[in-house]
Amino acid sequence: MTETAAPRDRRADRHAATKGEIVAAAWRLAREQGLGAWSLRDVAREVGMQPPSLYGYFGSKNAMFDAMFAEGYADLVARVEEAAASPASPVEKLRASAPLFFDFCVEDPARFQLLFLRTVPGFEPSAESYAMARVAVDRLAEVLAEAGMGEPGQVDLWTALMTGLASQQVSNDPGGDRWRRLLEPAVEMFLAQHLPA
Amino acid sequence: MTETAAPRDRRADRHAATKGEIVAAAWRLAREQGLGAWSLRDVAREVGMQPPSLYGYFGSKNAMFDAMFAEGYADLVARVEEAAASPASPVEKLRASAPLFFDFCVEDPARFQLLFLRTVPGFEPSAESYAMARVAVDRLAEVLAEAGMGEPGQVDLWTALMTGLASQQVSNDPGGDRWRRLLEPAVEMFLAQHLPA
DNA sequence: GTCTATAAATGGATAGAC
DNA sequence: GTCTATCCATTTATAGAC
Repeated sequence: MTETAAPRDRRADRHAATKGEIVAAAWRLAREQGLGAWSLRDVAREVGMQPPSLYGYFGSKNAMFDAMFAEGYADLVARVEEAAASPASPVEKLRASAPLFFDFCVEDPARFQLLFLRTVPGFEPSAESYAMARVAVDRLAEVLAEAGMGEPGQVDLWTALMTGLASQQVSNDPGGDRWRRLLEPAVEMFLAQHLPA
Repeated sequence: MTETAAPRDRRADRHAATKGEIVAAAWRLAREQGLGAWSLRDVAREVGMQPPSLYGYFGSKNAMFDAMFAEGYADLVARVEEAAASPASPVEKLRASAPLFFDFCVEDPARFQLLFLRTVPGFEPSAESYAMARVAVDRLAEVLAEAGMGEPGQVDLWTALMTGLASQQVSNDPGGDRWRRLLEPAVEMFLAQHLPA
């Protein structure tokens, strides 16, 4: 060890920053045009590059999807942590997580589609990105477990209920609150059935 | 009225039959390759035509999607009728409709995607096809209403619960039964909360 | 009704110069 | 690291002959 501080590689930093710019542009386009509707050309124009230059950062379009997938789940983890960090009782934390999760889904339908529906024809998340998805699910499972509902079936039913409500909201009443209104009753229905005495 | 019998137009019959063949081929390809992955070329090859010949039957690719959409909901209506026709109590009919609906979703993920998720970039169902979708939802609402759970919020929560379970099954455990197993408990949870005394 | 021919555009991706 | 040039495949769709 001849160096005590981490050797900051400005070139690598800049490379990473540009990757971030590209992913952000792809997200923007996905939100505007639909998850499956954006092209590399669009992204290149958005970041002021020629399309081939993107290949200096991502080896393929699916590699971009993969980065978006990982970023999306990282954001979700942050959102779940938010609910878990509040100084409330475990059950209240769970109650608080519901609207957080629901809004996360509804506020960005393209992201919802990429993270929760398997709808992009050739895309499979890489092992690393999938691990990030696992982290999110595991973190959510912990929140449920701390409230006494950590059975695998309970976690699965909870996610089905949350994503089902969000999916209906996005597909059938975009911008409205027809299913948003049902969120609290749905949570109470779940708790009435599963909350330990 | 100079004619008593309906004038069977053999040419029109054949035209309609060919349209059906084309739609069937499109469904087959959607199931095999994904809803958004098939092309008019593929369909043409499948039915033994050259791609431009398809335009004698459908004015655009979205017109094919539209026909698929309508056919899918027609099939769903038939499935719901199946449950409604059984000589059981209203609640038992509702219980029976759950696995019917769930299996309908899971047995053909491409169809599920087209009918329930809004995932095909440029496609909006026509008024006629959308009317068919309404018929299906209304019919389901009737089944719920006869069991005493006809409040709009109850219908919406029911569909969210059913599609949520199906969506999770399709996306995260294709071919398995991880969410299928939760169907009955989910129905009982719903009934425990909403069944009138 | 189906074909050939072809349009007109777009897609993702590569090679090689600078 | 970015560009130009280009490939090659693919897309949906139209025109017009047979």
